[in-house]
Amino acid sequence: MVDDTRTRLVESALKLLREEGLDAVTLRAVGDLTGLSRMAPYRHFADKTALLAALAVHVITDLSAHVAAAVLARDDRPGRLRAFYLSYVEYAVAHPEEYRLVFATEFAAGDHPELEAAIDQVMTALGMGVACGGPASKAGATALLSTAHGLAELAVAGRFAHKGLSHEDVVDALVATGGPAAGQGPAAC
Amino acid sequence: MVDDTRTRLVESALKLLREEGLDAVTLRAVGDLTGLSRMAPYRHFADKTALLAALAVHVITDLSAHVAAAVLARDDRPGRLRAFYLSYVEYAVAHPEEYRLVFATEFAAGDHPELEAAIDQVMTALGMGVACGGPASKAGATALLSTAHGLAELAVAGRFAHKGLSHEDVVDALVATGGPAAGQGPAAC
DNA sequence: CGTAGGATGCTGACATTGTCAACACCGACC
DNA sequence: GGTCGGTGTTGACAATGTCAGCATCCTACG
Repeated sequence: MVDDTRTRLVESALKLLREEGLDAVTLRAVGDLTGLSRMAPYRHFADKTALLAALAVHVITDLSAHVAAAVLARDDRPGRLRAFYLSYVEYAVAHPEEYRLVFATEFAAGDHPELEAAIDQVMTALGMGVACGGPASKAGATALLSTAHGLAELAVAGRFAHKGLSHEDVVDALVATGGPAAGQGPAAC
Repeated sequence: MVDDTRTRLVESALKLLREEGLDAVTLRAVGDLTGLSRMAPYRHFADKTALLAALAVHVITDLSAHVAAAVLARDDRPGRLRAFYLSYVEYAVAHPEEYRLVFATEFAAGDHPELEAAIDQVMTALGMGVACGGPASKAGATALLSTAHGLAELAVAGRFAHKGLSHEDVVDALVATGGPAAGQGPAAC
């Protein structure tokens, strides 16, 4: 209620992103779908990328919840590792446009602290969850998310299917050889 | 000499990409820099993304040579693995705009077979090189490049530095736990 | 009560960019 | 010599992000 219009704008943008892709998220389209004009978003966001950043926060929170649920459903460490990679990639493939937005080039710099914070939180939370609460190092958790991100991007780009591989094939190849953070923490948890 | 103008167009685009970033690679700018008009590229490429795809092939070939040189300089498997990740990430960080272009969203679909082929070749060649000529599976090589790509993207986006980590920190965390394809092939090569 | 001011929203205008059409040149070949 | 395909050019257009300027309305303060 504090900022109703802002929420409605983000929801319109999310709907456009899901149903028509990132290219369809124009300020005019967002305004139309919200029943406002093209310049309305400027009263709530500095510019278009600020709106997209808010959208990205929404998406990564959803992604995080999806992955966390899959990971916590397992209580053995190898199972968690595999569940982590698989659920992460599956989310990205199921919502390709949304996933791409989160790591879009617009957000590379130090702007958009909210998105930075959201990504950081996901990295550490998921990293620790996969390590079964063990002492996952910051570098280890980062390596874990880097790997998942690489898998997700190539999967979304269709480079696995293009070579006759499924996501599971690649994830299994990764997990079979240990993978990041595999050797850390207690054996059971 | 067969297609001089085409080569000059790609070189102009590459120069713009390197010196002013991807956003500066407009058809008008490419035409100007080549001493031609804005529509000249259309006589040699179907559209703008076709020009960018040719550019991407150029970049990934260069990246591949850089990484291959670093990997082949080592003759122990762990050293090769580390050299692979580090040289890959370093190239991406040194040439961020070029690296991003290669995996840009425009090329996700099955279009641009030349780029697809170039990427496939890099994936298999580097995967086998790291595995010391051993029987690296297709899935294993793909997992290897996925991981490197994830590291490179997050490094380019500044997400390592943002957490006070260097590329080496994350790569070491990855290599220490084995990493993809670490357990394959003979011990020495 | 009345008015000043900020928040919110709108239309007009503009520069940039990719692209389609239509036209010009030029060398090769019958 | 005339035709034609390859190459290159200018004109025009639609889409888009964004800047200015104006309208509206709610709130707070005199």
